[in-house]
Amino acid sequence: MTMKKAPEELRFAAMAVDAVIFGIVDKKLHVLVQNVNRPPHYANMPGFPGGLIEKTETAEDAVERHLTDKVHLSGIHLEQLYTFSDIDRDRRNRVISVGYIGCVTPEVVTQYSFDDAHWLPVSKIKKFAYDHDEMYQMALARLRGKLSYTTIAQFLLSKEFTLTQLQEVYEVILKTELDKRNFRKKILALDIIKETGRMQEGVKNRPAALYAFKSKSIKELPPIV
Amino acid sequence: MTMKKAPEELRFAAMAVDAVIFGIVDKKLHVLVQNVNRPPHYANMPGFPGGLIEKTETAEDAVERHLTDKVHLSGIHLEQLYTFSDIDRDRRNRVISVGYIGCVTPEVVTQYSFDDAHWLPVSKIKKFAYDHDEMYQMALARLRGKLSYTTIAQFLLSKEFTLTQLQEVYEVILKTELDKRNFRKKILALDIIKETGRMQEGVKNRPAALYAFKSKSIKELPPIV
DNA sequence: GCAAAAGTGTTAGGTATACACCCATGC
DNA sequence: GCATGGGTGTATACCTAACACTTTTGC
Repeated sequence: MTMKKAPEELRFAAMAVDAVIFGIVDKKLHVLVQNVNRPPHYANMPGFPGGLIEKTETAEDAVERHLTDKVHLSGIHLEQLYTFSDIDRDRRNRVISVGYIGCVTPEVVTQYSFDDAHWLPVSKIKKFAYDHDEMYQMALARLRGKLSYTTIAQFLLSKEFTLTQLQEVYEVILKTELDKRNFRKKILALDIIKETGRMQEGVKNRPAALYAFKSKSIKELPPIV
Repeated sequence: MTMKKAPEELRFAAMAVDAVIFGIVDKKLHVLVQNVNRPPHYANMPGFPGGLIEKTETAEDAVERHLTDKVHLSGIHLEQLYTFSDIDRDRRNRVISVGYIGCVTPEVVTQYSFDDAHWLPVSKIKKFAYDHDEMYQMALARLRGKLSYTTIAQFLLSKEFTLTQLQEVYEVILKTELDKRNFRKKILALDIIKETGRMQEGVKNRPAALYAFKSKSIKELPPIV
């Protein structure tokens, strides 16, 4: 590879990051959006949080920094999605953006309140700013894929959860109904979750047993669904 | 998202692409490498072909251009792998690189001859320049994953191939032995390949029937292996 | 005729699916 | 006592995995 020292004229593009953050509440999938108001091209449309990468940080650093600064989210599960480099993806400037997927627990969605950012149920999605429509489609496809062969579901649930809640994560994202008995058999056979010994409280029906994932980190699995 | 017009100081990084190109010949997986000689950090080590992204092109455009110009490969299957943004990944400059995976047919590997580029059997890999060790590991993991649930194998075979050759693609990359009868049953049941009616020629044993993929484009499948 | 790879079915075990009722709790 | 969701087992169909011999060709 004959790489020259990058001359000034080649450092033309701004590098950015954007994050598609998913959360489930009330059996509905939501994404975190901010209002974008950059007329004439992008006037009052939702867009995903993000921002430029700085000289002293990696893309991962940048996405964490922007999420903390702009929408007050930190410590969430993030993974790289895809890099978007179409010339006109931001019609104002040439910006190449590294897209990320994030997942948060239901409490984060419920308790969240910050400025111009809000949780949009995916059923109400219309048109995003920039190329964020494409980014959303890729993020959702990736989330669906990963759900089936990894433990990514753990980041969409509280630390302790019922088996029904776990099942609902799959049903909501994959848009299918699953058989309760078969789902439990399969999940328990995988040996990835454990009973905590505690029970649900404050429900007006029979309280469910609470479970937790054995590992805090994402694992690969044989296909679940 | 409050994105400012990117000031000069934010356009610090050079954007590059690199490609990990795989090919199988003689039941061995190979990757295409070029010699990198950039002392003191990278002295006579193999590295993957690539180069900078220019103002007027996307990352996809750039990787195609560099492969054509530098190693005389064009029209091959390429897909985006991951974006590498570690501050010191190129110890000479800050360069963020979009990594790609590529696949070529056995003829390309066999007939190939160009300057300082050559096909390295993966069993002989030692140390790559830059962060290309990490890039290689991710590329191989991705190739293994995709092999099982897509038709990516088609890009590692000639247009017409025998069922044994197809099986060998799986065996070489997944490092497993597969049962011939079961493999054939499974592949044929997927309805992704068709008999061409032609037979192998010039072999000193019983000639095998030649098959071709029904579609030229990559498809998703239920898991094969 | 012999070396080399092609081609071809069956069986057994395991996995996935379909399915319905009783239980514990709050009100 | 009733409404709500929690929790549990079995039978069947399907799929997967294991396994060996005959065929065709070149030399």
